[in-house]
Amino acid sequence: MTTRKTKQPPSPLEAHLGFWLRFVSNHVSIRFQQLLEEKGVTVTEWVALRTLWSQDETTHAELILALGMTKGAASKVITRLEEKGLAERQLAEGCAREQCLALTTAGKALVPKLAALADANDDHFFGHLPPKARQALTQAIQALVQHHQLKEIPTA
Amino acid sequence: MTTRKTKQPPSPLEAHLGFWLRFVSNHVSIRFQQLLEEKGVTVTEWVALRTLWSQDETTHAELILALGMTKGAASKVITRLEEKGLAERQLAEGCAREQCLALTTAGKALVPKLAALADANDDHFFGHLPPKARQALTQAIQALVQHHQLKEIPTA
DNA sequence: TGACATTGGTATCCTTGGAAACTAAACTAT
DNA sequence: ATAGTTTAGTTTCCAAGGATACCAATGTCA
Repeated sequence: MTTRKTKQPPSPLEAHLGFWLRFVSNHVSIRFQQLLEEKGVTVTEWVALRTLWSQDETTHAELILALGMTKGAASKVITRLEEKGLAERQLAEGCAREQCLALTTAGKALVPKLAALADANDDHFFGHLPPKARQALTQAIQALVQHHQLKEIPTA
Repeated sequence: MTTRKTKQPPSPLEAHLGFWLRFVSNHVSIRFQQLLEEKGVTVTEWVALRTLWSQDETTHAELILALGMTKGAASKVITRLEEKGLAERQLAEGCAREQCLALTTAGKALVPKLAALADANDDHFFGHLPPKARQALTQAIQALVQHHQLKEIPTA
């Protein structure tokens, strides 16, 4: 090994799996976003709404976790949902600080429709795959989550 | 079939492959972003720089395509790169309108380093996979691109 | 050649999210 | 009980990207 600086050409963008992942993921998200647009919500809001559905009386902190955002940003999401009449802040009983969040009637009515859109979008992108392939892909992705112990977003 | 509205519970977030894709993709991008931070560039800027490397004398329009952004946003990226002394706008010869973009010396020197970071990040996330699995995953993702004829971003 | 359309690129406004400062509630320890 | 600290949540400021209006150069057709 002489004094080689080994001037290999820098690897191209497409050489990285991360690039392709982001590429496809962006397409999937953007299309979903367009579907949601008709219902007047964003992807983030969908995540929040769906989370609130699972456990009514979700605490602000839990929502932050689910959204994978900073508390400031999460606060704003909730405000938006309130303005749209889809969710409500409620003070937790016996505690003047923590908030309980809950869906309004309108919110509860909306979630299933949004879920249908999410399903449709997933089908659009992955429906053509034979079940085995689709599962293999899901499995591979989830294995990555597992292996790296990816938690709900590093949030920087 | 009676008047069933079939009140199945709305599908959970994790039921969608798109969800997991975005989840992992975000992690990969964020980590890459952190690596790039030390060099003072963003992921978008990396894409731009790497594109300029391939074809010096890239036109503004080509860059827009590569970045998958609106022209306005692309314009700003270029401005940022100029401010950082990494790229330059040059008027195309014989045309007072179209711009040719090119890397500066500093820009040329930086690209390989950034490429190394991209490689490192990819290895971090996918290096543990046996070559076959890694390839299978890449192949699966690229097949999606192929199948849906995904072009460089719909940009809304 | 001159009026109009087309097109490359920029500037402006708006939205979203992170960072950090800030407010107020609640806990701890004396 | 009260001072100091921790913690839930909001607010403010900033960066980045989309949408749109805009400006200037080019093309086209009469």
